[in-house]
This record gives sequence, C-alpha cells and structure tokens, in this order.
Amino acid sequence: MKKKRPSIKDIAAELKTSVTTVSFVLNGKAKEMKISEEMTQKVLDYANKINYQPNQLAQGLRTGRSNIIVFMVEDISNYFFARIARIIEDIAYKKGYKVIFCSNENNDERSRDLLRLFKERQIDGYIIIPSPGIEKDIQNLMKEKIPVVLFDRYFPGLESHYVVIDNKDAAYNATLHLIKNKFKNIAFITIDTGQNQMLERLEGYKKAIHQYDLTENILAIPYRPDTVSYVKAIIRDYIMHHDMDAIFFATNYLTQSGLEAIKENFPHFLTELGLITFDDHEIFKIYSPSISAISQPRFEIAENLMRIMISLIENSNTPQNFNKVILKSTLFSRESTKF
Amino acid sequence: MKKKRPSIKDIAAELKTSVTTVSFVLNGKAKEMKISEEMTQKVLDYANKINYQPNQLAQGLRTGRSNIIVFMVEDISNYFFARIARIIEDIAYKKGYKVIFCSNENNDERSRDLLRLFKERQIDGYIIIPSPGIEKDIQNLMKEKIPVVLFDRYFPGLESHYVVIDNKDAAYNATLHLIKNKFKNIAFITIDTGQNQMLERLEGYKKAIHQYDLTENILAIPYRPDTVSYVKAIIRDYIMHHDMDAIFFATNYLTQSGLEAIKENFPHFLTELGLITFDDHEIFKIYSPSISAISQPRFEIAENLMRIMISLIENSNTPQNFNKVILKSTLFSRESTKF
DNA sequence: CTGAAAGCGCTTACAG
DNA sequence: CTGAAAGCGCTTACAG
Repeated sequence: MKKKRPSIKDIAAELKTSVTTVSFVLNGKAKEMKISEEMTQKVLDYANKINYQPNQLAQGLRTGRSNIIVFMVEDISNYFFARIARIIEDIAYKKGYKVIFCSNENNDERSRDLLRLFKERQIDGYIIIPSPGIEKDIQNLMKEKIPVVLFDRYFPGLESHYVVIDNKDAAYNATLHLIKNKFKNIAFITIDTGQNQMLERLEGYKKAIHQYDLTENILAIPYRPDTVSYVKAIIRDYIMHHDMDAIFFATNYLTQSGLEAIKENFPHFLTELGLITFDDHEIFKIYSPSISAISQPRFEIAENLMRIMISLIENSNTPQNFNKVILKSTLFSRESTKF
Repeated sequence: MKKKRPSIKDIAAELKTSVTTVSFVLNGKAKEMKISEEMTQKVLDYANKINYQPNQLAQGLRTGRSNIIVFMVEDISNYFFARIARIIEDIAYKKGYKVIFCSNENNDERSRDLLRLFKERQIDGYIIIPSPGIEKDIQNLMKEKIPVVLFDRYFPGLESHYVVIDNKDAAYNATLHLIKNKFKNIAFITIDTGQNQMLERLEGYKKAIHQYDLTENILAIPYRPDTVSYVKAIIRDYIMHHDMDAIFFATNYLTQSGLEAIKENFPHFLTELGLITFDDHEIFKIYSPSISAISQPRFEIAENLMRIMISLIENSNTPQNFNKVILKSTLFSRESTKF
C-alpha cells in the first residue's frame, strides 16, 4: 500500500538525465540555466504525470525556509481575530504557505514563551498582535532579519512593518454619529491599559465631544482577564451614578458584559440608549435598535498583512522600507446592516 | 549578528566525541546504548548551556516526521471550534507539536482540496470534523497509516478513532428540562442535513416527547450557508402557523437567527418562551431569562483528541484498537451559570 | 547545455 | 562503550 513517493532522483533516472537538470526545470530556472526546450518539456510533463510533490522538509533543510508563517493573536477564539485568521489561511494556502496560529493572551510572558518555542524552528515570518511589553523581543526578531509584521497595534517608538486601522478616526466618526442622532451625554467605556489603540480611540471620542462642547464621561476599567462579573459590577455602578443617554464601548471585550449589566439592572434603558461597539460582531446588533458597530475591514487587513509578509520572505535580501498601513473602518448602523 | 546555530556536530567537536554519541544522549538512548554516565552528563550539560535546539527540518527529513498536526474544522471562526482549537494548541505545544488549523466549511470539495494540499507534506496526523461526503477520503488516509481522529461527527459505517458527545442523551435531557418546567408544546428546529449528530439530537428530543405523550413539532430547515435572512423567514413563518411554548434549537447556527426572528416579530414572546440552544455560547443566555444551553465539555474533548493523536503518532508501529470516545455534555440553565 | 558531487543537520545500522 | 559513514531529498557551485 505505502508506496514511496517519487523524488527528484527518480525523475532523473526515469528520464535518463541528472537531478541537477530536473531541479533547475522544476524551480523555473530552465531558461536561466539554458536547459533545452525539449528536456524542459519532458521533465515538466513527467513531473506532472506522476504528480510530483517536492519534499518540503528537504527543501527547507537545504534552503533554510519552512514555508510556515506564524500568526500570533491575542486569542484565536475571539471573533474578530478568528475571522482574520480565516482569510489569512486562504491567502496563505494559495501561495503555498502554511499558517500556524497561536494566542498570546495579551500576556508578555506567554508571548515570549511562544516566540522562544518557534525560535530556531525555521519559521519564515511572524504576523503578531503584540502584547504591551514585548517591544524588545520584536526588535530582536527584526535584528535577526526575520520578517515581522505587526497588526492591530504597534509600538510608536519602534520602526516596523504594521497594519492597523485609524482608531482615532473611527472613534471620532462613531461619536459624531451619536451626536447627530441627538445624544448628548455620551459615556466612553474603555480598558485602562496603556495600549495605543485604546488611547487613540479615546482621543477620537474626545475630539468629537469637544467639537460640540459636550462633557467627557469616561470610565476606564482596570484590565483583568476573565472577570466578566467584575466588569459588569463596575459598569452597573458607573451607570447608576452618572447621567448618560449613550454609551461607546471601546472594545468588544466590554460590550457583552456591559450590555448584560444594563439589561439586568436597567432593562428599560436598553431601548433608549445610543450604543456604539468597537469591533463588529453581528450578534451585538440584536440587543438594541440603536446600537451601531465599528467594523474593521477584515479583507483589507488580511490582504495587506499577507502581501507584506510574502514580499518580505521572498525578497529577504533586498532591504525594504517599512510598510505602515493604516486602514479606515466603517460604521454600521442597524438600518444599513445587511444580513 | 546572525550566528549559525549550533549543530550536533559542533557539540561533538567541542566535547571531542562523535555525533553518534551526542545524538544517542540527546534522544534519551544513552542507557540503551550504554554511553558512560560521565559522557552523558557532559553532553547534557553542554547542550543545555548553549541551549541546543535540534533542527526539526533535518530531524523530519531523516525520520519522516514533521511534528505538525492538522486540525480541520468546519469554520475556525465558529466560537465552539475556536475554543477547542485554543485548548488543543496549548496541549500540542507542551508536547512539542505544532498545530495547523484549517476550515473546510462543511464542504466536501474544500475538504478534499485541503487534504490534497497537506498530502505528502509530512503531516504527522489529522484531527478532522468531517464534512458529510468525505468518508472515502478519510478511509484513504487511514489506509496509508496516517493517524486520523474524527471529532464532533463520525461515519457510522467507518471504523475509525473519534471523539464525540452523546448527542441523543444531551437532547433528551434538555427536552426533559423543558418538560419539567411545564412546557408542553416544544418545537425542535434543526438543519435538514443527513449529519448523524443532528439525527441523534432529534432522536433524543423525540424520546423525551414520547415519554411524556406530547406532540412532536419539528422544523427541518434546508442547509444553505450564509443566508441568515432566509433562515429567519422560515422560522418566523413556522412560529406564525404553529402553537408552541418552547423551542429547542438543534445547533447554534440556528439559535442566533431564530432568536432574532422572534425578537423582531414576536417580541413579547421572547420572555415567555422556553428555549434551549445546542452548543454553549455565553451570549445567547442574555436573550431570554428562560434560555438554557447545552454545553459540550471542551477540555475533555480537546484532551481526548490530543491523547489519542499523540499515542497514534508515537506508536505508529504498534496497531491500536479504535478509540471511540463519547462524552456527556452539561445543561446550563441561566441560574446555574457562573460568569 | 548537462552532470557529478558537496552539503544542509540529523539518525542509525554497522563495525570495532 | 564509541566512532566512521551512509543516507533522508533537496539545491547549487563547479566543472566540463
């Protein structure tokens, strides 16, 4: 049953030529190496006929490349990241790369563990959502000439390739949307990490608020993973003690808990409140007639990430300028949502 | 900057011994090969000191193994699968394996494409949620002695390793739960695929219904991906023309659309209805005070999958009996839910 | 235009 | 107890 798969040597033997010739042809170097038209065809035809697949391990051992890309996100079970992963997967397979996903839980120690794990394992490149404190580690990767593209966040002090969205612009527009719909007391609920994408969202909110001479209303919740009930309690208390007619959740990590808190404690409130959630997650739209969602352009994000990554891998010798891609996101209101 | 990483040869040279000895020690065969205690220690210490990492490509080329496991699910962005993936990832890394995720979209053609893609790429083993028509392809993999473990579904006619949950039992208990809470007209909304896990859930429902002399109330919606509005319309019509005081959604693919349909068309109904959703997804619990969720034991599932997979890979020579693991799931009612 | 051969970093049968 | 050597399947400088 288990027949040995054909190697380049087998092809050479069958065609009474050398492995060199076969290898050149198969790698598209026939022209360059002046292999005869006839021989080239013969090799191509035969390889095709027996459905020759090169042994990637051997190729990798020889060339030092693995055709494996690591995609490190905060949590692969997060809806937004999972969607991106799905698209990246598709693009990668089309280009002959495999993708390994992993989750750093926004935790520096775990990020480092993972990087260490992959280190020296012939990973061709890394697409990373960096946890807050791994700037140095990213820098080290880059020093070793390993392709790295950051995503979702970046380090202002570090020159690197990255793909992010214009958070300030998105938050500004979303806040404007609320204001134009006559909401006046808009609360901004965020997580109290120093993460720059959160700060930018806050800035966007502030800009709109000041532009219309409204009052800031900010709740920054300390970051603690896995404590939904804790978040709910804080939000409940905040709502209880502040006047507001709209809420802007700066991340979908908060939206679910927040809406649940409202639903449990102020059910009547839910239908009146203006609501914005960051990171489009279809299900949130069901909660309230007036909720709007900021939707990040997933296809564009994935395409840009992979375009940069592949170009880095395949032109590792030619130095490149840093690719800094900043994409716009879209605000979906309930009416304009197509399911 | 870029220093060559140490190889076994370097260690041998440094220690004035041979690569053979080093290799034996590093592979834990020191005892077996009667390497002296002293030499063993020396090698271990030095390898440790320079943080030696074997080149997995070379290892793989030599041994024919890649330490890569493929985890093929229906859609990695589906919450349940993503959670499982997350756990599998953890276990795999601890054991020195890498995991490649991919999504077959429950589509046979795509499943085959993916299998073809990975074929001959030195994948050590496959964990697969099979799409309906790939029984033959699975069988072919198995014939080639490639470790395969099915998950979530299996083919009744195919002897294979699998990990599933007891769908009939879960559906039976959930229906019983409704009945005991005085619901009498319980609708069962499912997808009309021949998938055995759906049929088993239906059986469980029927068993409970008959046991209490109630009437069956079944809506089987034709499977079409990505047509939420279509599903919503069907469910709305069905509710309009049938009497019911409870609904059992056979898969979370339907729950969201179903609840939305109800919310839009019969809002008052939502708080009175008894509701069951298959596949625990926390957010669904927010919709209605009376919704209960069947929660599959994710850790147990992942642990069993990886246990079987690793044992298959590492004992590929010793034939094994087929591992058929059937796990029980839990019914979470709102009150008993801890966030 | 084409081929013989070295070498990537391992494992392991074989010989002492 | 330990070492020299073959070989996994490739790529590519080198030689003709």
